[in-house]
Amino acid sequence: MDVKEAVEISKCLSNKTRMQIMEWLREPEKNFPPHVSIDHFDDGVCATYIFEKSRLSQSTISNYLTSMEKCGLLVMTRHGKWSYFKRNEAIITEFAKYLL
Amino acid sequence: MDVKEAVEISKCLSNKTRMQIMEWLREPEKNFPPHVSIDHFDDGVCATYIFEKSRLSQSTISNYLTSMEKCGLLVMTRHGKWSYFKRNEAIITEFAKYLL
DNA sequence: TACACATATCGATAATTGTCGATATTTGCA
DNA sequence: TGCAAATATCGACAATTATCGATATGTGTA
Repeated sequence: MDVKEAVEISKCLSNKTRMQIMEWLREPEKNFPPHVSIDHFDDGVCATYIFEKSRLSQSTISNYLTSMEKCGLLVMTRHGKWSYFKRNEAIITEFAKYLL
Repeated sequence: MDVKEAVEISKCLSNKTRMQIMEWLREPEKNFPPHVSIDHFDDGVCATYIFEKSRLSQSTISNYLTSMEKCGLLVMTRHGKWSYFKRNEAIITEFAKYLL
């Protein structure tokens, strides 16, 4: 990981809601209801649930999730009309090591 | 560590120069000359050296260092008219764990 | 005490980010 | 095929951050 990458990740984390999303996604079962169409959390959580929990607007959360995926913090998987997001543990570990 | 604290730390890290300062201070002997008045790096590096290496203005670096100390990333020690800054490894570790 | 050097603070302005509502796009289903 | 739900994008404006030069404050020394 280089400085630029680490700075982009830090930018994503430098906002309360985005930081909380990272926390929420650490334990999806505890923070979100089971999804209508899928009975597991293997691909994370549906964007709508994150949007509802956040209490911010849909467009804001869509932007957040996109930027978090762009910097590598999240992985997105599409299932039909739903987008699922989960933590990218590999890059989180890499980032943590980079700081030490 | 709580969300608020982690977000403040992230804000400090979300800037290239500040991120580099964290790197530079990981190995002071490799990145800075020995200081005129002290022959060790036990308390870190003199603010002037950081300012010179950064190529930003003195006021900007002074602000950076102050905010980095305020959020806990750096520890400042005064020796006469000089301020020395070093990494606060404890909080960095705590932050890294918080993310995982 | 007065000067010189190190650092901090102030005030300004440019640049970036936060956040929204409106609208566009994608996709499944009646 | 056409509507409805999920998500993405756009354009706008407010809020925050970046960064500077000027100046103030603190501190050691001639």
